[in-house]
Amino acid sequence: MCQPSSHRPSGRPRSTDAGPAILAATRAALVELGWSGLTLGDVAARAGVAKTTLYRRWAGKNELVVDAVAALFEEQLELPDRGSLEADIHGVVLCFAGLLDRPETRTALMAVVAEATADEALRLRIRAAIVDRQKHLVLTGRERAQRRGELPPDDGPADPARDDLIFDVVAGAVVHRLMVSSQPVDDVWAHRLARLLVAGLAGVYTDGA
Amino acid sequence: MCQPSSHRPSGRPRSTDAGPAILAATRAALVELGWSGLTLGDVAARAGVAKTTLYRRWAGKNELVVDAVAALFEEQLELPDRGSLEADIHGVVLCFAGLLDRPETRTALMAVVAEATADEALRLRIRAAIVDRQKHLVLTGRERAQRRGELPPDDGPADPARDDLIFDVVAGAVVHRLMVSSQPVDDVWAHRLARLLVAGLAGVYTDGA
Amino acid sequence: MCQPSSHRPSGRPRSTDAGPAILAATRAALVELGWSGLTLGDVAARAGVAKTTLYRRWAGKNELVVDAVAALFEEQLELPDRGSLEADIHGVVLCFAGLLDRPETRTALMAVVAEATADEALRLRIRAAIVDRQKHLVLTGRERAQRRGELPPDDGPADPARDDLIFDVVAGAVVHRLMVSSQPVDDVWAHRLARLLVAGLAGVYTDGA
Amino acid sequence: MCQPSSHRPSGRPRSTDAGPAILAATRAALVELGWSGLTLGDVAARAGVAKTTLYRRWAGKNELVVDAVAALFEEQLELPDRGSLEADIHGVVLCFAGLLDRPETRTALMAVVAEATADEALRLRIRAAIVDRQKHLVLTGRERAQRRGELPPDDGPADPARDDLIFDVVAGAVVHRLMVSSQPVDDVWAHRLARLLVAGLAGVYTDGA
DNA sequence: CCTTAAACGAGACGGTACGTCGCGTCTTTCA
DNA sequence: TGAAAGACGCGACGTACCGTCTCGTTTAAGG
Repeated sequence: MCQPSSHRPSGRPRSTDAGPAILAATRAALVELGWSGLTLGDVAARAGVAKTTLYRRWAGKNELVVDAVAALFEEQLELPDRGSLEADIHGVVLCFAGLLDRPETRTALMAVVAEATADEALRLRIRAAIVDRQKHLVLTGRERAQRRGELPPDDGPADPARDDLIFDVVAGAVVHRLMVSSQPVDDVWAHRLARLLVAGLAGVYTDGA
Repeated sequence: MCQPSSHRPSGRPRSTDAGPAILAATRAALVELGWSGLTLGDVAARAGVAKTTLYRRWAGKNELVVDAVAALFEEQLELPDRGSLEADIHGVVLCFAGLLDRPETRTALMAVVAEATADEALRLRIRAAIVDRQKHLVLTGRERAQRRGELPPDDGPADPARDDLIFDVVAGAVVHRLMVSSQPVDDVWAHRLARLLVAGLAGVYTDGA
Repeated sequence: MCQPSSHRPSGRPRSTDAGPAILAATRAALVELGWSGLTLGDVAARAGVAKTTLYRRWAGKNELVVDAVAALFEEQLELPDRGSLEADIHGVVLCFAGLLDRPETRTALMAVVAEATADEALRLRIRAAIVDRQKHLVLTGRERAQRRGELPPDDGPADPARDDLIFDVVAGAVVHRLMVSSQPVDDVWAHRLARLLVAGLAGVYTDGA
Repeated sequence: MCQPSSHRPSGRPRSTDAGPAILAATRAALVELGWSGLTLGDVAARAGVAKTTLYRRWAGKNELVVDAVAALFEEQLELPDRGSLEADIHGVVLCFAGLLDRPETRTALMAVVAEATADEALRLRIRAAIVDRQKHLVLTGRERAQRRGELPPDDGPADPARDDLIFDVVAGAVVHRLMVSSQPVDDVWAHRLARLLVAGLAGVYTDGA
């Protein structure tokens, strides 16, 4: 007697559902069609919403996608103790690569980063939502290695710039290999990266860089 | 031994001027209008070329921009001998960062990479036009360091995967710091990255990884 | 009983001005530029309308021109009572010839008919928009002549095929003389044609063909 | 002294096959694709000829098609004596309709007529090639009817304008019915037209119009 | 026999219009 | 009154043909 979805969707009660539905539709469309293939008309149709409603809440395509994608980066990666610095790095590299293997994450990250090249506010937002949120991985790993004696202890206050470097090197290498070089991040590669870093860190720390 | 495949270049040959003119026009338009404002019609007009000519040589906006930006990489990235492996790495890092400071490079590279997440052909083109063409930097730097004795010589054939790793680490770190972490690549950071890598490479090479 | 089919005129209704404005612009462009010079983009610009609007309402150049020209036929051809069947025919022949003297009518009609030789849908559109709408001229003239006693009354239901014949003979003779024979339709010729038809009709009707 | 213009037939002579092949290809393409669908590139491909060759010999699409089509109208219709004026008219109407049933004739005629609306020279050419060439049908039929006594003899010199009228009426009615009204010319219709004309002619001739 | 010169095939070129698509705005009707 | 539906102006898209222009390759005639 009642149609499952259509024929009576008219009226106002839609307004509470509309926001999340639109964001979900945006994510789905982004995965299927990519950034440039994504269409506001299509998003509206998927969300069962009129284009007008969409424009009432977001200024345009960019803003909508950024909002839709933000939630994906809320989750924190974890760093279980794998017994050695090298094993820890090896593990987190594979874990991060696994995250970027999911199409929605991959597309979303690059889309947002690309958009941010011309948007200072967005850039800050990315830093807060992604970078700062994952920095703890480096911190944890470094302190753990220092406790193990794999790295010398800090004599003074910790140097955050050093941790930042490690973060950019690890995350950057993974992203660059996957996105730009179009090569897989497999076990062998992760091992090599981990050994490179362990050796490099040892050399750097003894120098007191 | 002359042409590998098509020994019959029948018909009017392609204009030799058009290609470079189009790429230059693309870069100019990118600077002025940004990625989303870039129009193939506008590029054609700037290049003094018909839109059709442009489409005869490139499949679309993405492909064109990849090539246009690739040329920038080509002419911008060089590796003069700075006397030591560390100085070489330090130099190329700053040079690469300088390239990514230019708005057209930054915007174009990120936009194209973002688009490539859902486009295998584009991904391959990026690899061919940008990644593979810059690999020689790593090769040159590594061989130079081996001649200097900073790295041990290869006993067998060179391992390309090892060079690839270095490439992804260097380029990835720079890109990630600039684009994701939104931090500048300054002299200090470049020095630290260079020392990290030099130390790491020394450790890795003696291991025979 | 109101709308025959679509009882859901949801959404913004189509502009009431656009249609006539487009048709008028089409006629104007036809006069200035001729058939082959006519551009839908130009028509849209003249009508102060977007090209898309034009394509929302007509499938292409041919369909648009058929409708634009049909309106001319509509407003131009009338059949005032000139007192006798012969005078009526004579009048309508000159009137029709006058219509075909205007360059836009001549060019458009022939071009569209030529195009229709390979396009069934277009042929039907021509019939609906032009032929069927002008059939009433024959009907009116015939009934008037019957009331005058110039032609015998129908004893049964009217025979539409007979009216069709008259229509094709009159219109065809005028068009053929102007377009194929390249001879003017002047007063003398119109008189002769009218007399031929009046005599012929008298003969045919008494036979009961 | 021999060649009217080109005093030096030096160089490679024009291919003798190309011309006819192009014209044949044009006719074939015209039938398949219609006037507007016809493409010079396509014609060239069908004829196994380069587009250049085509443009060396014709100025453009219109000129080519007119030439290609001209040959189709060279053939003269015939008028066997069918025993009565009415039978003669009936026969020639069906014969003419049969001619216009062939797609190449139909398309060609209308294409050329359409093109001629803006081309005086072409109009004259049509008159010479088609109209004047077929007028003999009317002449023959009229004289035969006069010999039979179906029409009164001319007391003075024959009136060509009267014959022209008949020609335009017959040919025009057939063309109009087929092309504009989109109705078939069948036996019944041909009979009716013949009877209308016989009756009309009788009336007109006795008047001495 | 070997030049010479036009015509040839192939196909890239600068243009122009095409018909489509998506954007973001607007005007309706409906609940 | 807010939301659906959808037409609108705008502008870029990528394609198709146009008619022109090189190219390298035939193919005769004439030296």
